[in-house]
Amino acid sequence: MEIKDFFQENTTVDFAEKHLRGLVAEAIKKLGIASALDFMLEHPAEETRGDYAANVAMVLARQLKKNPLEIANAIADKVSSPTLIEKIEVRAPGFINFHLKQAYYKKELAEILAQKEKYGSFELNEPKKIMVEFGQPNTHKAFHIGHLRSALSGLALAKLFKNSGYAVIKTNYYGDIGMQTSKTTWGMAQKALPEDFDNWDKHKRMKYIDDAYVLASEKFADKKIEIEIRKINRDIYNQKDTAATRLHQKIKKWSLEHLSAVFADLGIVYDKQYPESEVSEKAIKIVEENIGGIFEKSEGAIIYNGEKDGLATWVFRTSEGNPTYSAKDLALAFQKFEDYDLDLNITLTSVEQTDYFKAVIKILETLDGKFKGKYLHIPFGWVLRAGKKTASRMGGSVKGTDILQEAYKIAKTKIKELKDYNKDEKGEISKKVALAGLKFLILSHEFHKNINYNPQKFINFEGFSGPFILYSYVRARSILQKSHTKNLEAKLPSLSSGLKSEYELKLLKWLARYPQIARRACVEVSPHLVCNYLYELSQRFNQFYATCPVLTASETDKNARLALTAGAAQVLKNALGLLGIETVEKM
RNA sequence: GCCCUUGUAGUGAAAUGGAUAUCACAACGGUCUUCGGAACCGUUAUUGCGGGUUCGAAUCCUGCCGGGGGCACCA
Repeated sequence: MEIKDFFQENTTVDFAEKHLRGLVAEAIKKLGIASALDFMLEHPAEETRGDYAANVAMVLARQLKKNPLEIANAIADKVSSPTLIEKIEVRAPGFINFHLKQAYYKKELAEILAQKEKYGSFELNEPKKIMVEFGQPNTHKAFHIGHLRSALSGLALAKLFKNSGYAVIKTNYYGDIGMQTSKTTWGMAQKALPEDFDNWDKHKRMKYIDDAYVLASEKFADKKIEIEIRKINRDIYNQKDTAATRLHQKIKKWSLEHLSAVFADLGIVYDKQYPESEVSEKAIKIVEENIGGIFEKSEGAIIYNGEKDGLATWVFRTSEGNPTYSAKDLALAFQKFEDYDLDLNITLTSVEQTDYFKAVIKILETLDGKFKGKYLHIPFGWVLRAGKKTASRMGGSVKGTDILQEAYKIAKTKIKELKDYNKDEKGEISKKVALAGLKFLILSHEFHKNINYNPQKFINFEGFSGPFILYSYVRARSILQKSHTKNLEAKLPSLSSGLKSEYELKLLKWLARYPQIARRACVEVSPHLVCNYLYELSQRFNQFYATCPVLTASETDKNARLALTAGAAQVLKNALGLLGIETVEKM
């Protein structure tokens, strides 16, 4: 199943689009051409052509064997809507272009000011439950740039689903057991801990731990050391009490302190946390109970032979008797559905696990019909450096905390000296601006595509960037503050004669597109659509700002422009919220 | 080898099968006695190659070429 199937209903939320579609369908009926027809109603790229364009005549041209222009004209003649449509134009090769009345957009602006933070969000009568699993760090390895992408993408998806009216459960499934944690434990045991290690800064501590992992990964090639590490691994799985397993627990505690600080910094609050260690017993049970059915023994291990399903072969229990990640993913799925009775689970991981999850899902659906169409995997692309994957076992990964620090530092230098913000304000502002930059950058890429990480260019504060959006918001807010407006509703009557210039209208019309964008970004799992929308919105606001003075304008213009400014600020804030980006009042 | 994915200005990206393929960065030039210049306006340059489907293809199909990833005890 694909996720689109889950969101089949109400994918069009744009009132004008629905309305026009209905009018066109009616016109076709009147002409006796066709009863039902699939056609596009879109926004022309060139705005002067109109607000909406229908390609229906071109779709019909072939089956009717008629000139599309003729058909378009015939249809256009039959369409009328005195309240909504200003004029209809037919253009080659057969587009029917609709120009809407400005009053429609002005009404929409009033709607924004009335609904405020609710504008562009939807409610469902019986909200379906969606779990989003994302983040998935390892406790015994540093949180790196890939985790950062996972965390930020997952947060955005959770916000998008929630905005569309679904009940969302944000879940973290973290790796606190398995070979990589045993490697780290062995590495840490190689030298005495620094005396005051427990009091170290949690991020500095984590770097030290990560170094131990890198060391162990290097030494793992040595057969003798591999045996030592495997022993530690077995002891951890069997919950033995040894010096190594106690150290393993300590490292876990330090790591979790580091991780919860990172997630807090990113603005992520999980509803549920699943440690990998807590599903491993159940994992073994599931595998053993299904030998002969789904699983088979092979070379001492228990495997799933995917050949018959056109998939690869995966190991579920090692010849040492430990459950692998694959087995644990099965147990996790059962646990999730037991805990929450889900309508949909979405597991977010990087693209490398795509084929693997095909097998997991196939197995789950075979094990229990309740998973049918309800367990989905969505992959996101790599963050590459110089076009190559960075391996954390080589110590080459880019640490999440380093990126945050770097972004934070740059943001701080951008705050103009003449702004006499106090130290706390400066700190808070630069943190929010830096996060806006990072979140926007990562989310503005298509979900499944790779991102090239370039330290020099990665954190951008100009042009197509998070801070640019925030800056536009700050400008809008600044005008509103200075106007001392108490009651925006009172400004609304001025709308009917105000907002005539090009840039005012461009901004006004763009605001009305927000609900449809928010819905599309949800259905298509595409936060980058929100980024594109936001950037265009900010640009239009800045053009308006540069050409239309608000506070010094005539009373009518001033009132209308204040309403427009307030609408822009509101939609900027709502759309930023979908990306998990907080606004600032000054910067 | 098999499978998945990707290829768009110098660089990084966008574009529901639609009309003249957008942006940003970089380079060059302009706007201002700032409702906050992290801004606005302008100039230059782009769909890997070959077939096909379609009224219409960056987008769908297909072949080739290049990048990334996966394919047994690691997550």
